[in-house]
Amino acid sequence: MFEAKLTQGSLLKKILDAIKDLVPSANWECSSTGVSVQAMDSSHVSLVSISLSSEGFDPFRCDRNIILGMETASLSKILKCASNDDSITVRAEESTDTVSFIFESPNQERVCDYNMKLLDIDSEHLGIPEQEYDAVIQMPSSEFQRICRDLTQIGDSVKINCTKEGVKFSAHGDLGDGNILLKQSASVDKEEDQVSIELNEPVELTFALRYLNFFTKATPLSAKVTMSLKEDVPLVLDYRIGELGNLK
Amino acid sequence: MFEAKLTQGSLLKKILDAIKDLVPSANWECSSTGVSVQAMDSSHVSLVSISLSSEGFDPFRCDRNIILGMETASLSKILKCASNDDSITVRAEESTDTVSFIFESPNQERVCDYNMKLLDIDSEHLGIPEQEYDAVIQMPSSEFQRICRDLTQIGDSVKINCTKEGVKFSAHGDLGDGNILLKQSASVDKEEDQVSIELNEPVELTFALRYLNFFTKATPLSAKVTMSLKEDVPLVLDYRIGELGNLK
DNA sequence: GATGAGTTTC
DNA sequence: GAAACTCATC
Repeated sequence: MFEAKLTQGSLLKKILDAIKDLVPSANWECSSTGVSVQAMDSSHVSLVSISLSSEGFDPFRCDRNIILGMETASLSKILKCASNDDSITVRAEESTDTVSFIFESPNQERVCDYNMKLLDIDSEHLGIPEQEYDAVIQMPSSEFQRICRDLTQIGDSVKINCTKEGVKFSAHGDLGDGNILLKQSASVDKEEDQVSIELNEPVELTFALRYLNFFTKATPLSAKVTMSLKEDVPLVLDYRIGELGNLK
Repeated sequence: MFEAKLTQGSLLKKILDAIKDLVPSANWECSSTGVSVQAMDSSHVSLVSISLSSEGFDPFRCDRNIILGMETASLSKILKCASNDDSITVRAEESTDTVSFIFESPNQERVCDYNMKLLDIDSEHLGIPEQEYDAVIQMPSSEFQRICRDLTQIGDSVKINCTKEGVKFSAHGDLGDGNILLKQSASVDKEEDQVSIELNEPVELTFALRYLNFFTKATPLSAKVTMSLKEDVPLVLDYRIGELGNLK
């Protein structure tokens, strides 16, 4: 028996909004420590990795490790049926082919339950390796979203150049070119508005804005995003989901 | 070398929002006194005239008269990349084929620069002649926008009839007709809410609402609009852009 | 609270 | 391409 209740159900809704355009289906691996997902997009260009700690749920019960293979579009459709202030309980029996979602309004007056068929997905079980990066940049997630959206007006890809002075985002295309320089902030009133850079090595890397714009769909999950860069290694964007976990 | 910094960059963004549906491309003529644009819409029905005084910029430097021919759609795209509270600096070297736009956030933490290719546009260099009008009406720009939008529901053109009592806007069409009478206001609390009429001669003229609705895209630039009318002469709408200049 | 622009969905 | 929804602004 697996059962996990998330008081703030809107978080799960936002997680699905963040990944539904990228990941067609995914295995949700449930263990006593929590829930995690690793899935590639359909073009195998990017990897989505979600980890949610058991401590973010109450109650959380996982008698035995269980893998819930789900169609992302279907899950997203079902979660659209939850109100933002509903709690969401996910429940699955041992060796079942369905999973249940229970949405409860704060005053308990409305209880919805949806049952979805599970899939058998063979996954390669990739993960994002823990490693040293040349540059780790923290910035407001809305700022990063804005940069990607703006540079999409100019070109298809963005060159990210990080030095200790700041990060420069550059694009070029038919109408000309655009460069956005973000300086490391000295001291800002709001911590979440801060731009901070940990630099081992200056880096200059180029990425497709198409994918970055997919990734920034996670912006509502967190006011901040952490971007890790390293030569010949995929870029990592890390959105912290409160105390619950994170989405990379 | 031409360089002009506009602290309130949102003004330039609004100017482009106002003209981008009307003017496909335009020459921006820069001289020591400021920047001006005269351009006809693609159907040669209307003329857009912008004049921005050098005194509205700080700094403003124009060593030699220079003409910057720009695609309006491209310029608009680039200006969409500026935040409303950014300052905008326009810079062009002598005999160059590109122009640079620098957007700086108020705290200087983000600096964007965009470079756009210039065009060689042969323009007829028309202007709006200075002349006496039969009627000069000042009214809230939002009110005029609303009138044009509402009457578009009724018909394709509006008859504007101005006497010393007031202005009457009339349209008719399949579903019936509509008339909006605006009386000259005696005294209003807010000066910008005032309707005032300077009348030499009562006039009655008809205009295509399609174009008036293009013109009212300039509404965000100014709370007031001045409409000048004269028999056999094009209508003029004048939107004052603060101390910077105006758009007609 | 209302309006408009942008984004997304059908 | 039209309509609905969301977000931001007034």
